[in-house]
Amino acid sequence: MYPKGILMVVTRFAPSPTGYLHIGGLRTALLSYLWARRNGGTFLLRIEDTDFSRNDEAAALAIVEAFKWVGLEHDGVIEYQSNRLPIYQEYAQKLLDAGKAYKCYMSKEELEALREEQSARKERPKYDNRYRDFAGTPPEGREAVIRIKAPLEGSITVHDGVKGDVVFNVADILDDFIIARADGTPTYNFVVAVDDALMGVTDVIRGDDHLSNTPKQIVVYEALGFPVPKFFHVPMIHNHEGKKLSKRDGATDVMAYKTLGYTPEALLNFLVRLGWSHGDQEIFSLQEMLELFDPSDINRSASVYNAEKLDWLNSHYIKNMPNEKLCELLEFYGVMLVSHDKREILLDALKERSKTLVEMANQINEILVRPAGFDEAALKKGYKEESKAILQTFAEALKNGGELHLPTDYHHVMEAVVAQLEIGFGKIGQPLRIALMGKLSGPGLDTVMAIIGVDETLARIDALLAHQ
RNA sequence: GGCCCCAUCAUCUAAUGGUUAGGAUUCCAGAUUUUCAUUCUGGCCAUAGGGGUUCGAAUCCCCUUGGGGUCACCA
Repeated sequence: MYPKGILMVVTRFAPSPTGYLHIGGLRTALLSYLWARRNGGTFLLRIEDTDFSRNDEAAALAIVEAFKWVGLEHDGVIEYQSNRLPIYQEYAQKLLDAGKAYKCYMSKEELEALREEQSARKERPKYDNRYRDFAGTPPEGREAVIRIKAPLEGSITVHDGVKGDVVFNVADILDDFIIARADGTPTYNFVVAVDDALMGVTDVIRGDDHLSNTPKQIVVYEALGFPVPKFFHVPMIHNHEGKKLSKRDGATDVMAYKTLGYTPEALLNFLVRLGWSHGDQEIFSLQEMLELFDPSDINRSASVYNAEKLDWLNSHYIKNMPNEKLCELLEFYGVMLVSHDKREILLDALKERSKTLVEMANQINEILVRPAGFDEAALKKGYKEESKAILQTFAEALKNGGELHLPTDYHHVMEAVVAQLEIGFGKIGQPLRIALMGKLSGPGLDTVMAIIGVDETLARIDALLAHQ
């Protein structure tokens, strides 16, 4: 952590508008958020939409919606690069005036031809600087692009908080790259550097797929006389094939996790533990992350997305969630329990056995809704000829059992019947379970009965007795 | 292909140059449970390979191999 009051930390999340927030994006956003908040700093959100052909208004809304769901909050207004064109033009002009950038009249076709030539000679495709010191008359009817004068020799070192110092040989990677297209719109590496500088970003935390862009951005910073921020290039999240996570790997849209029944706490906990750890600790509340996270502790290697661990975390958070909160969340999955008088018993019983909220909602419905049929295999295994009489005896005992409320009340009735008939618990348990649930698995029978009550229990027993 | 990054159980990860290489998830087994799940206990499983440096290397250096990223008038 930086000493308080000495250094203001400003981080940012700068996605391009793809229509939804990607899980990998959420991770870098989370890390940026944590680092800013931990230092009492600022976390900005900027939409990188300089490519107008792909401009998508809804995209920013989708990102904000996802932020809201997981509980991340950005500071200030959302900046859209498409609204900042005059700023980029101004800075491009400054470079032009200072002789640090120049207009290039080479056509796309010429560029293409040059590249092919170079490739044929097994050389690195690279602009040949033909207009770098051009003083003649520009060719007729050609729109110029603006190129920045990149260093011709030497090296550029990225001081990265995760990877260490990464040295790039200028001759290997750079040329006078384009900062403004023929139509006047600026390009990515230029606007990123300009915006980060203008917005006062001090710590850039982003995916390491950007590491190789960084020297170019440093060229821009230096040409403009801006201070270079700290960089933290965090490793990618891979799928099981070891490749960058993509749509066909399943849920990459953050909001899909909500639909699937994951809690924001589990998702954030899962993401923060990918590439970062604090001793043996697995469970981190947002508060703990805020107290412990430091980007310089991030691992250097990529990590694989591990769905089982997410499930485990999710079940952990469901188990430990207050019923009231659970009740609220369950509404999204179509389960309304606010006025249910056995709500506490129901939720206590089910939160121990659900990996996701969707699973939990389904299990709740399995209890609340009378089974539409009986599982054939279950009938064969657990519903014998003798079972009918046992169920009838149990039904009678229930009717004469007086006031029954708690699971223990029902349990006593079961015990009494078992003792009276001198049978094992299983003899009554299996058929009763089939009657109540339609199958052989589920929560404790006493609990189920306590939730649905005597009348419904009797009705379900009758339904089974009437079956076939 | 050029450049860059990376390399501890299947997976996420821990280990001031000195530990029987630890924890977690998954998986397997046992216990608990009328069932299933939970829970508890136990178990299987790793320093990619080869050279150095050092009394001593998972840790530092080099090479090999493997994987990933990136090379646009996309971001």
